[in-house]
Amino acid sequence: MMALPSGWKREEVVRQSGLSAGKTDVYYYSPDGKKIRSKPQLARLLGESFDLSAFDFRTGRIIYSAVRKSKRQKGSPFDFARGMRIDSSLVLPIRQTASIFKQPVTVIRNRPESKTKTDLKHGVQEQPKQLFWEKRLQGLNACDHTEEELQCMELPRNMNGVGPELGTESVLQSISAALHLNTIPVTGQSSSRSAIQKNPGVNIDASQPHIQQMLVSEEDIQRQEQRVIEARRRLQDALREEL
Amino acid sequence: MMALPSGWKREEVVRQSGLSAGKTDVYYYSPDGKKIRSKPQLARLLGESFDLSAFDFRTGRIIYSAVRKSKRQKGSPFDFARGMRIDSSLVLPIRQTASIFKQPVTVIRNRPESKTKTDLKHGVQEQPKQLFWEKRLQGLNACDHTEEELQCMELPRNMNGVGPELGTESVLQSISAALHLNTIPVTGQSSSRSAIQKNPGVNIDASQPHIQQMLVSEEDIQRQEQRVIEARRRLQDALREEL
DNA sequence: CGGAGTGTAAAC
DNA sequence: GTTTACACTCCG
Repeated sequence: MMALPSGWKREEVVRQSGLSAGKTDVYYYSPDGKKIRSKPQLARLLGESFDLSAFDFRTGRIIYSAVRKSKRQKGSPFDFARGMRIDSSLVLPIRQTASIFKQPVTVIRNRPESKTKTDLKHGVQEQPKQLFWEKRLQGLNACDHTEEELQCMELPRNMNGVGPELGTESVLQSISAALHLNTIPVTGQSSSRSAIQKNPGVNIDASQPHIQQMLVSEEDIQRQEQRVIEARRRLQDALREEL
Repeated sequence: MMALPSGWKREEVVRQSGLSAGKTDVYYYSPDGKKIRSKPQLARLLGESFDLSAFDFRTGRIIYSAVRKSKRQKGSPFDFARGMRIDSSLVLPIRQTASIFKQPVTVIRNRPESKTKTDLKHGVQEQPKQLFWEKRLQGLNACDHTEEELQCMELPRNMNGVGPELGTESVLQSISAALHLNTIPVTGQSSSRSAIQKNPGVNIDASQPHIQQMLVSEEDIQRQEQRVIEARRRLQDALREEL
């Protein structure tokens, strides 16, 4: 199952000699390969909007007893944008806390004889994420450098969003997130629209975007192929002009 | 003036940040540069034979009210030998209490704007030491691994010990201690033998070994030079045999 | 990996 | 409440 933030790794290195022989150092690797050696360094990279106070750097886990015991969180819920500006990697604003590190992570060992430990107590868990996190983005639009807002694209008519008060915008966001993050095929929700409406917590498949499964016809495929061929031709022409 | 234990330093460091900002930590540095961070650590380093119960680690002073209020001291007065085995640095068994830290000590400050404080009340003091500490060693001989006791060496006839009931053995010990520890020339006692006999506390120069000043003739020097030349020749021969 | 600086449980 | 003692962090 896909983990968030995608591509983060955790490493444990055992010290081999010296006064501190046997102690371990813990490192993280961000999706762009940057090595993180300490919690302050991680906080610097992520920016102010991530509250790491409950995040235990050494174990990679959340200390639930410490969650929210700290004072009011700095910054508005939408401050994630700042975090994203600071961090060059693409992190979806699904949670604003260190729970982004909650999932099991890869353990690299430098002692070849030792086996990689699996967290048996918890097993391989699904990525915890809010069911309708897309709603947090409602009313926000991307804009270009002239500050002109980009318009939302239109969806095909046979693509139907499922969920409470979910506009085209939110549906698009859930689709792009799924396409970006999923390692399994993106198929949409298999439960019926009415079942989801009744009890989203039970019936929604969090790994899939908020659209119903839709039929893709042979005709749809051919039409798309035609578009790709057309796009390639225009690219070819553009490159020829260049010379 | 020589201080004992020679080369110990005391440092006060003010915590600059964190929850404990403003608190101070006290560190000691042993003559061989080891950093001591707590009283138990100091006790471990010195060994059992040093009674630190009256020594206040934080201030570096003796709490006189606490002196000897503790139970019977563990170990015999001659247990210093164990202490010396534990500590790699050479500490003379001149006093068996923490008063070895009684002298003013260097204060290093990590805040550059603050001046180094000198203990004006007491000024720079002479090392307090017992006048005839060597008597504590009477009757003890070094021995080799076969447990055969090493014989005491003979002193030149013109070298005279001064002090009550001081044998060749004790005189030798006071000389070797002076040669080992003094930063000033080792010259022997300048007071007359009779004056010292009458009032040792007033007339003995504690920084000098318990011998009268003696005349070293030109002949003495030449004889010694001859011995050195002879010793070198024998070393040379021995190394040649080796090849 | 070392070590200065800080956190923090246990002892007062 | 404060202090002690030492484990741990974090950065060189």
